[in-house]
Amino acid sequence: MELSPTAYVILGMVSREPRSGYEIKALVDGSTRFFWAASYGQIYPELKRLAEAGLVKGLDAPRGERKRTVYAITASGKEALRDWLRQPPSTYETRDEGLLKLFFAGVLPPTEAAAILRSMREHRLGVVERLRAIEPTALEKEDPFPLIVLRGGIEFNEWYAGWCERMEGQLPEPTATKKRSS
Amino acid sequence: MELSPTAYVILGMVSREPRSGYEIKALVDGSTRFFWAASYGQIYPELKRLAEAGLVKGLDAPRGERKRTVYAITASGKEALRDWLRQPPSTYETRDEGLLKLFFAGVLPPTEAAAILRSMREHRLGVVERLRAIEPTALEKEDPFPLIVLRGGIEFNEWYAGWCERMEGQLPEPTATKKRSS
DNA sequence: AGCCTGATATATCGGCCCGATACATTCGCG
DNA sequence: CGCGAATGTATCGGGCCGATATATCAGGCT
Repeated sequence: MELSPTAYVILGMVSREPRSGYEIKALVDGSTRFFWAASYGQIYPELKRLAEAGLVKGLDAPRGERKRTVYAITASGKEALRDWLRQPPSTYETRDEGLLKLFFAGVLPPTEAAAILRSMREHRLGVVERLRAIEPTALEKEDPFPLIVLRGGIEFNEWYAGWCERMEGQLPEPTATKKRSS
Repeated sequence: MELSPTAYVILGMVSREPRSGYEIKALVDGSTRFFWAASYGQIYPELKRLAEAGLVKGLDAPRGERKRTVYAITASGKEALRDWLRQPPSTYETRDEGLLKLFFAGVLPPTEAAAILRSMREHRLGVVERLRAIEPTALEKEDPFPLIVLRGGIEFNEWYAGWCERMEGQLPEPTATKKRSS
């Protein structure tokens, strides 16, 4: 049976303790979101599929009057997760609108490319802040891997911000005196 | 009118000279693919939409007996492209299955995490090679921005490969008893 | 000449996935 | 006590990928 990486995100998130779909979404938003996001529109149907396939098991766990189902990983679910972890990763994609705009910046007057780089840099610094805010939480756990990944994210975004700064500094000079409306 | 970033990729690709859908796809695959991909399933319908909106104009340009349509940007198309370039970028997403596996590597025996990092490093080194192969082409053009972006991609992938190497070297030792962090 | 492969060119389809939204309940706080 | 925020489940439109289908054309090989 072929599962999407998002299915394995879910499997991983319930691998330590049972979780509701809502909790899974919150966990993803607070951790893997930066390199693998997931929406409710995927999570709930995927949980049902995983339950049908016997990789997780749904358990009624109401809080008060509100219905609530938590999903626990099964033995074959754990096996599927480990098998997947042992395969070499294959999906790597990025959608970076900033780089896209920079790529086409030649159609703008020369000075305006700098604004794109500044936006990109600001964005990266913002991400660094958000990641740093998460760090204390990751430090508490005994599993070291989320922390390694998180710190990698911080380093990457700092590197990226630095690159933007450097590129802004060595942008091609606007050639000679060319007056333009301001 | 609201256009997707992919629509602007197309607009950008035809902004210097008219191109067929096939050519646009080839251009994207040889340049923006690494930070903004596009498939035929998007390009052809999007070209029709852009033509209806008057941002590009379709021109018959058969080669021999085979039908062929090239699309040229219009004045309002160029305006739309410039307007978009002046807005701050908003879409930034990444899907990195390697980081995802590393994130969950705690469910594997300790030594196996190194294999994930090695796969990731190999992948990045492969991308570096592919980008370097493109570099000569980008050097020929007079537009400096594609080259800036390309070199940024090379630097990034080298940085990433180095990070994988460093992390592999400081992976938690498999030996001894479990320790509590604090 | 005929054949095969690969490039050119357009189009479609299943399925993944996002963002937004809807709705109901329950908790925390002033 | 009341109200907004958080919890919990679910759905829908649309973007987008990857694979595939069809057809023509150019080149090299036999």
